[in-house]
Amino acid sequence: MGRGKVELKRIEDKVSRQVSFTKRRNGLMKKAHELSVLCDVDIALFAFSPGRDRLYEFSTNNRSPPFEDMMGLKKNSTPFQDDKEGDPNDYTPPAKKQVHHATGYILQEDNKITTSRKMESLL
Amino acid sequence: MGRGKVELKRIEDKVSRQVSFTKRRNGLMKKAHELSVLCDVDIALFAFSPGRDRLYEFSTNNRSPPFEDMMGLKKNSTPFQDDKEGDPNDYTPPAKKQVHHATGYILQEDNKITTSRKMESLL
DNA sequence: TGGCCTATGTATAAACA
DNA sequence: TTGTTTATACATAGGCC
Repeated sequence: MGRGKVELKRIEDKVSRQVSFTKRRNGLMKKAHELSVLCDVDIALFAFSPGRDRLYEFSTNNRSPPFEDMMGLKKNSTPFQDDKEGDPNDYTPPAKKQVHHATGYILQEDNKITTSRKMESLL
Repeated sequence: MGRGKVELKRIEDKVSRQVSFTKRRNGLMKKAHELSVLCDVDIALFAFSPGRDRLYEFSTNNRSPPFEDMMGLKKNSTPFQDDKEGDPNDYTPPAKKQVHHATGYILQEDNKITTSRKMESLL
C-alpha cells in the first residue's frame, strides 16, 4: 500500500521504521476492533517495541469467562504490575464500548483505541 | 472493502459472520506478522470465538524478556539488547521466522500463521 | 463449509508541510 | 517528529460454485 511495494523484512531506516510502526499499529488496532465488533469475538492484542520499551495493547472488554481466564493467567505473571501514575479512570471509557483494561490506556478518537505504557521500570 | 461498506456492528447472519471472521482473522494475523517483521516488534494476538469455543492465536517468538514474561510464556530467554546476534534460534530467520507457541498450533502456508485450539477443556 | 473472483473500500509508503 | 496529502497496493463483501 502506498507508493511502493514493501519487502517483508525489517525496515532498516530508523525513522521510517518508527513511522511505519505507528501507522501500521493503528491500522492493526482498528482492524482488531472491527473484527471484534463485526464478528462478535473477544480479542487481545499486544505489541511491544523493544527499542522504545513501550507496550501497546488493545483488547475487548472480555465477555467470555474462558477468555478472561486465559488472559488473566497471562496477566498475572506480569512482572510489571505498574508504573501507573494515578490514572483513576483506567476503566471502560464512555462512548466506546470497546475497550481495554491495562493501565495507562490512551483512548484517542474513534478508531484509535490504544493502550500504551512505558516499560523502563522493567528493564 | 469489497462490494459494499460495512457498518461497524455485529453481523447478524451467522454464515456471513463466520465467513467474515475467517477472512478478517487471516488478514489481521497477516498484518500482525508484517508489523512484527517490518518494525521489529514483538506481537501477541488472541481471538476467541465464544460461539465456537475456539481460540486463535498469533505471536512472534518473543525476543524480549519483558514481553515474554508478560505473556506468561517462559521459554528460552533472549538477551534483551538483542542488537547482538548469537541467538541462532529465534532471530530473523530467512523465510518463516514467525512462530507460535501455544498448543495445537497450525502453521499453514506463508501468510496463514494461525494457532487455534479448542477451549472446552477450559470451560 | 471452502475456494475462487472482482468490484470497491481501505490502509499506507512516500513526499512534503 | 507529528500531520497532511496522494498514489498505489491490499483487503475483503458479495456472488457463484
